[in-house]
Amino acid sequence: MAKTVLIVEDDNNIADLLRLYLEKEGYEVSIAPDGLKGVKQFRELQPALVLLDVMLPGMDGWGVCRTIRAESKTPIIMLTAKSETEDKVQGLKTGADDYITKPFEMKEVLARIEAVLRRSGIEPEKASRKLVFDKLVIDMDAFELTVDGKKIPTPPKEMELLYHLASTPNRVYTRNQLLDEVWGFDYFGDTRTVDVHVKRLREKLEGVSDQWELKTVWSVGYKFEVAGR
Amino acid sequence: MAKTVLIVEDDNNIADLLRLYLEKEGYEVSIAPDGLKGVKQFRELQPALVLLDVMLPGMDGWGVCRTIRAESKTPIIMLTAKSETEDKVQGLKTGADDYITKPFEMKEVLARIEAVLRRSGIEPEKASRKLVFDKLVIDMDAFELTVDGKKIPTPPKEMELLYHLASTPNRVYTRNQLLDEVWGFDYFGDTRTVDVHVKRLREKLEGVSDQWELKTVWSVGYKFEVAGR
DNA sequence: TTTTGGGTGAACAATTTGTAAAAACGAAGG
DNA sequence: CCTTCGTTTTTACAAATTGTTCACCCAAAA
Repeated sequence: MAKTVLIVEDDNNIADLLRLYLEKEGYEVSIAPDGLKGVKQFRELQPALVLLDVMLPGMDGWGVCRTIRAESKTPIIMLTAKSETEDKVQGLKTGADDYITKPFEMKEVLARIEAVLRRSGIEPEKASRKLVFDKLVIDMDAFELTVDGKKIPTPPKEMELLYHLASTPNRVYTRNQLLDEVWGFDYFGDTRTVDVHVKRLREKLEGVSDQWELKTVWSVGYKFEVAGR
Repeated sequence: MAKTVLIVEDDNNIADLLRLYLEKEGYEVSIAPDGLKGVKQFRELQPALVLLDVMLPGMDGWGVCRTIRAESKTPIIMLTAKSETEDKVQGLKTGADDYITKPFEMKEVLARIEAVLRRSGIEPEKASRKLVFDKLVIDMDAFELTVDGKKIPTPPKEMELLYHLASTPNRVYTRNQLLDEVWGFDYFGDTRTVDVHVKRLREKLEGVSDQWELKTVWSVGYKFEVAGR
């Protein structure tokens, strides 16, 4: 039984990105584009948690927060642009359980969601962040890559890239998709960056198994191809 | 005041294994190798709970169960080899509170013990806030850190941080998670605070054992890494 | 063969962490 | 209320690690 997360956010890019990640982690996700719709959806869905942008058309985040808080104890995490102490104070006064400053990393968002759910006594969705393929273990809880039984020291970006590709085997991602989803929506850089990371991953994974492969799809992007699935 | 668990079990291996685990959890443990001794010890000790093997020399498990039930409501968990419905029915008829099928995992046994105690209205022994690793004892009840047999005076924040990390070995925590979970979600401060505490802990734990280590995960956070788990 | 996209190594840039030292804080006692 | 002492937090800078770009060459499509 998946927990539902309600995202109240008017920026589509951010909302979609959040949805993508949360769904991958096993949450049910719903998006509301403004404050009023946020409150409405909140009442309908009774989500386990609300991710709430501060800057919103119509009713702003603080208003939504107060409204929700008036009728429920559902955990609320605010998304704010500034990291001003002022905001944090206001957030706590208005009843938010935590707040995250943009730009944020997915890692952080997931960690905070888990922490808040745990604090609220709700069991966090314990989607194990661990993928196992023949001779390959990608463990994002320990942040460890195990190849053929041996731990291979692997930098964070490579881990995240591999995890991302491998969590949807056989699906092709364009470089831009990967930059959005792994590097973050606010990243502006050369797409060749992806190539280099893929290359370094390939060095680590070379000739380990014939069950899977980091494959190039010419003129499209990359995929983690798994035999027989 | 530790709760006592009486184990009635003729197989020494199993009995000792159970004892080991239960003692680590803070229970007092007594072992009886056959049914008659089981009943005798039960009367003497008045344990909070009985773990009872079905296959026993002398009086079998059912007999012991009936005898105990005739004179007390003390919770009884049966250990049975088969998972036959027959056994289950018999068990419930004879008054057992739960039953566990061999081979069992310790985690499961502990969970059931707690569940049964809770159901019986008896407070389950609250998880002892004491962690033991090779040469390292983190005792949050006494608020003491013992390294290689020697007590090391350690300030509270360091104790809590270490305890938190060590209670989920190998799991990476981000600095923000640690601030949330150790310092409190309403803490206003710099993430580097964590670094400094980690550094001080490392000074205390330096070169003590190669079984564990306070490890940095670059760009992510810290973890308490334990070999071979 | 031409054109476009990808692989690769290495230089360079950026980020993150270790660390020492100073400042701030807080409880206990005067 | 002030002082003191141990603890915690902040700060600043050096060191380590990782991320990015670039140029050149090769491979794949057309």
